Amino acid sequence: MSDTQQNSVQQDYFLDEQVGFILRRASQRHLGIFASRIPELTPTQFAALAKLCELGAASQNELGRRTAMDAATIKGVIDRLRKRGLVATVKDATDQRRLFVQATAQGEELFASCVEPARMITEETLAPLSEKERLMFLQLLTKLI
Amino acid sequence: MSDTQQNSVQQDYFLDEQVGFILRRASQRHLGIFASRIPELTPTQFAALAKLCELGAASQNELGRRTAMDAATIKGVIDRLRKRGLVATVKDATDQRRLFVQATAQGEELFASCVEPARMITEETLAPLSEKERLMFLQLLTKLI
DNA sequence: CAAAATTCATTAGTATACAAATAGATTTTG
DNA sequence: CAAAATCTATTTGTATACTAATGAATTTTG
Repeated sequence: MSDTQQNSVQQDYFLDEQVGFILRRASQRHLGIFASRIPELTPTQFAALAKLCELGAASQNELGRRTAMDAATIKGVIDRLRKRGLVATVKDATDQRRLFVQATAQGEELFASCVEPARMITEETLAPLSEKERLMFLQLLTKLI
Repeated sequence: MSDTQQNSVQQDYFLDEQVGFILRRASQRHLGIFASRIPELTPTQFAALAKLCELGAASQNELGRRTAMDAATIKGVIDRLRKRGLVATVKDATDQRRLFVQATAQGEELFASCVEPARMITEETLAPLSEKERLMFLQLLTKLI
């Protein structure tokens, strides 16, 4: 018998080899890069603002769907962006349930100033990969959505 | 001029094409799969328990380092696992700063019963990829840690 | 058209995450 | 050895994330 025998409960399962764990660590690294390049906004706040600048405007829930945040999460994000004057909200006149959200001039300005840093975040995140590998990685990662 | 011209503030930046955003969505999908297969534990709780069963035991902070959680995060995770009797803690006799953490029999039992579901979580997460693609993906993702 | 179903936003509760500050214990170093 | 530096765990505060429940508004349907 080998003396490197496993604990019976352990069943040859190693955390460090699991996709979920590696995915979490890769995310952590990316979030660290994000925070160092764009300290004024969290990744989710930036996502909401970016999508608003892309769409022009949207209801709160729709913005959430477009940025992969549920109703509870997007609410908090919009609340904090509004508190800082980066977005404005109004009750939709035609549908009283909807809260219409729009980026303010200040919000658009901040987003514009973040685009270049954001490109560098992507660059730095993918820096360990060659050009070929980046394409392959993004292609495969996209399949896992 | 084309009539598909961008909003000037938008600068050809599309959220949906960014690694960070795709990474976040892939993580969300994985977390959903995890929750459906192992509802008794969160991914982080499972990670801590799995690593404890792998290592045998560790100080709280070291366990945190091995599972990519900072001191504040691992504290909360261990508190909740202890409250459920899945781990036990004692002050380290030789180093009074350290809190020694160990899986209980109940914790080991739960971990053992989760290993097969955990393998299926990995399988389901990677299901959209072929065998070749899985290897390539894991190889590339690992470079991004 | 009226009932049923859906949608929207909010709230409460739990669980990561991370920064920053703190206090006590241990190591390192001059 | 004593001061400085480091390490360990804790606490506080902020920000995602998700579930579940709620109420109000709108749409669908029989």
